[in-house]
Amino acid sequence: MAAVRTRYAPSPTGYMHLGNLRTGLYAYLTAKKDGGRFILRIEDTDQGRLQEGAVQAIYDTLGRVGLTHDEGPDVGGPYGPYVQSERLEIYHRYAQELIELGGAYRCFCTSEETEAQRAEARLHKRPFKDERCRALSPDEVGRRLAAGVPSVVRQRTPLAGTTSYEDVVFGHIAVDNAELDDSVLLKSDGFPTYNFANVVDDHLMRITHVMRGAEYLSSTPKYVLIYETFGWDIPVHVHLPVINKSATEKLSKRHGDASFEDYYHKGYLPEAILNYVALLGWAPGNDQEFFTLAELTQSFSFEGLSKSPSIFDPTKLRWMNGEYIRRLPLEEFHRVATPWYPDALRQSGVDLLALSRLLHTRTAVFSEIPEQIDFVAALPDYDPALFTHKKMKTDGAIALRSLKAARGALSELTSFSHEHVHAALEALAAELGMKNGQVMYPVRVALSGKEFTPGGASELSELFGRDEVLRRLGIGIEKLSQA
RNA sequence: GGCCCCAUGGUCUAGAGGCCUAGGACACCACUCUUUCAAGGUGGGAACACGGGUUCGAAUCCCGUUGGGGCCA
Repeated sequence: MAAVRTRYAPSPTGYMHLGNLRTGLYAYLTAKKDGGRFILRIEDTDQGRLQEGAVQAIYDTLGRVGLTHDEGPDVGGPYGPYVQSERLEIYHRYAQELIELGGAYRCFCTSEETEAQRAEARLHKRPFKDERCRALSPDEVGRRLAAGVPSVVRQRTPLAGTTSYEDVVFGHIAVDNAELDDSVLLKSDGFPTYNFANVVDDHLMRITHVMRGAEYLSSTPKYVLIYETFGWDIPVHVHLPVINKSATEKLSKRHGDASFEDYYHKGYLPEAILNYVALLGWAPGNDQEFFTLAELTQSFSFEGLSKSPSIFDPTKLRWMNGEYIRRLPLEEFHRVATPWYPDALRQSGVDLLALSRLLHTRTAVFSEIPEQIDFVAALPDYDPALFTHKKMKTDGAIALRSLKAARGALSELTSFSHEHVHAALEALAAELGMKNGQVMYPVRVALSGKEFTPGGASELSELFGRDEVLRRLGIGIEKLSQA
């Protein structure tokens, strides 16, 4: 059996959405688990939808998640070019051959004429087959071509019989040829459609396993027909179930809400995104849920692919990202977290590594860091009502007493390590006959001005150091005294 | 509308006729730990869409209904 070759063939029409990324991942895994080759092909035949920078985004994304291609526009390879707009001559040549083989015909209809025939076909509940142009003699075709009449090339689908293929995921797929309509293969501008280019390229590039979204399941018989007319081997087909946004909406590129780029820039780790996406529509058959790319390559198999469409769950992605973050060594977490610290903070002299330590288990997505630490650079103006907390058994009076005592005790402290601060405040609580929380909670609020903070009174004390702690306690005392 | 496909908790899924009193994960709810919040620990509620078959036995096989998705319009 020939070496496995798979391809990932995105259109540079915008951001890469996660369903697309998953298709690329599965294609990569299929090739790599058999020591095969993974090819990148750019499908830019829909010139109207091209977007600036989209090709670069594809390279960036593949690079970030580690899906390294063996052949492609940038690295070359024996079956190039790997960009469809550079293969126009090839499509023209094969279109001509397909016409001669009887698998296609030239159609000279104007869009109005085509629409009229379409409407007619719809009326009779028949698929669209252009009976007029199908019947044109070669001489007539030659005459019109010579006269410069614009034309397209259409697939000549058989009027009878059935066409079938075996899909790895969905099994035997069969369709009556009479149900097929004659779709355009080559447009009048000389560009091929997906319907044609995918067949020609997959064959010429020696692709052994065609992997793509299940939306192509029902048009694949038409592609099979083209392979058959040319007498080409039909590759193994693997159609992947669609990923939806909800029960009623599909993932759209438009909102960008499910693009790799968006999640990446929001502070999701590429490995986490890839891991999450790998498990949407595929299961390893055991309870493992954390996989490196190498582990996926080991475990992946077609048997684990599911047939039903799945719904993308941002909450679970978030959880998985948090897990990946927690598994990062502190130094690595710090390196990734630092860019999310505001400039003011970076210049404030606060020990950022200590801050990272507090944030490490409390971060699920990096973009949430600024909000969590907004009190560090500058104490916000806060409502003294914050000092009242039922579960901590504090109110304004208790807080005032605690704060005053804490200011006294801490001002005498020589070390502000959180262990020392913690011990001192604990001792203070005992001395005052109070519960730990009745001292700790007000101190923490005075230091932060917030209801929730990463770290408690002693951790924040260590972070701020003596002068700032005493200053903030003073502000708290002042607020409470006025109340 | 026609054709194709799919169907286990809210979500992702395990399950390939007896191992199922249907397993895991996210989410949710309790409790716990505790200087707030997280994280961690313990526990809980929650599913085989429905109806017919086949079989000694069905989540698993067949048919239909319903629901969902896709393609072509």
